[in-house]
Amino acid sequence: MTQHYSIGRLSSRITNLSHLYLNNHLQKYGISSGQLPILMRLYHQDDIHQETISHDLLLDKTTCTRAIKKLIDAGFIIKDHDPADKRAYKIKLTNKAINQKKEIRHALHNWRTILLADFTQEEQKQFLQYLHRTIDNAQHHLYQKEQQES
Amino acid sequence: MTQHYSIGRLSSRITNLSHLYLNNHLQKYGISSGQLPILMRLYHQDDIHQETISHDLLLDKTTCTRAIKKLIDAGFIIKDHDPADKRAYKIKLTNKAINQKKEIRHALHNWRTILLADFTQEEQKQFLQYLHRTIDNAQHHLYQKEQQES
DNA sequence: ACTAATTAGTTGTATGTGCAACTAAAAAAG
DNA sequence: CTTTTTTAGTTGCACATACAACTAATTAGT
Repeated sequence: MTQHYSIGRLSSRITNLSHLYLNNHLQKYGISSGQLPILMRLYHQDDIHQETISHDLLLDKTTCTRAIKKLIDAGFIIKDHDPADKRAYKIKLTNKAINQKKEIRHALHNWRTILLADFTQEEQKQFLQYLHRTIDNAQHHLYQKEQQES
Repeated sequence: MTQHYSIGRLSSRITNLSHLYLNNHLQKYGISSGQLPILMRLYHQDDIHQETISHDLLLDKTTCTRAIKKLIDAGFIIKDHDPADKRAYKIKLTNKAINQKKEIRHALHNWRTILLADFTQEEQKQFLQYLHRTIDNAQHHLYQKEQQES
């Protein structure tokens, strides 16, 4: 191994490994890693627009459209037209999703524990901060705008 | 923004932003971000097997097969059967690739500078180390083997 | 009020990626 | 030396993701 990895390579590796782990542990629920961020967002608060999800997760709206379709097929969410804005949909969790909230959050938490196994509390905090800073730097350069509230 | 991002989410965001930047800056060469790691590996040393590339970069061999095909189409590399092992191919850089080595490396270096813009030398070192540790933890858990030499 | 511009969401197309199953060649087992 | 197993690489399929172009609805401009 040549050891000279770029940040992008390393991130991409973490992303792939995370997908591997999560796909493994989520397949019993009929969902996979791509749907997880959306589901977590909805666990935080549901009855929101797709656009809100896509904005909050910094995901392209087409990515959201497709992930939401899968969550509907898997029986985790429903979407209804917003009567106040006929263009938009409101996304809501089903009972099935709510019942499995704890388990699914647990899978994610376990993964975090694995990734940060040998990190001290201080290191964890610092690492998260570095990741956020990197993203801010990247976004600032690419967009020179839309600094979202933390 | 809910602020409770997982490591996976953050990495995935960095990965995507990196792809955006690199695709932008590489398109004039006829390649894109997926081919870059392979090209960088070959810049380090070429005339190697595909299997070596895939091993070193921790990429699936099918991913390599396809990226290599694109690099061939773009005129950056050639592949010849290894006379010593008729199953395998040796991958070599073309003159075109060698001529653009400096510029392409420069694009990658610029991206790193953007990502780490406000990091001190010490923070950079630490961040890189954290990323490596995270990957090691993940791999150790998922494979419980193949610890590659650093 | 009516046209123009914006917004929410979808579909088509493309890239990066991995797994399963495959082919062909080499190495190991007997 | 056959037979079995391993290895290098490809092809088919699937998923996550983004951009361009589109439709339909809402908002802004005049």
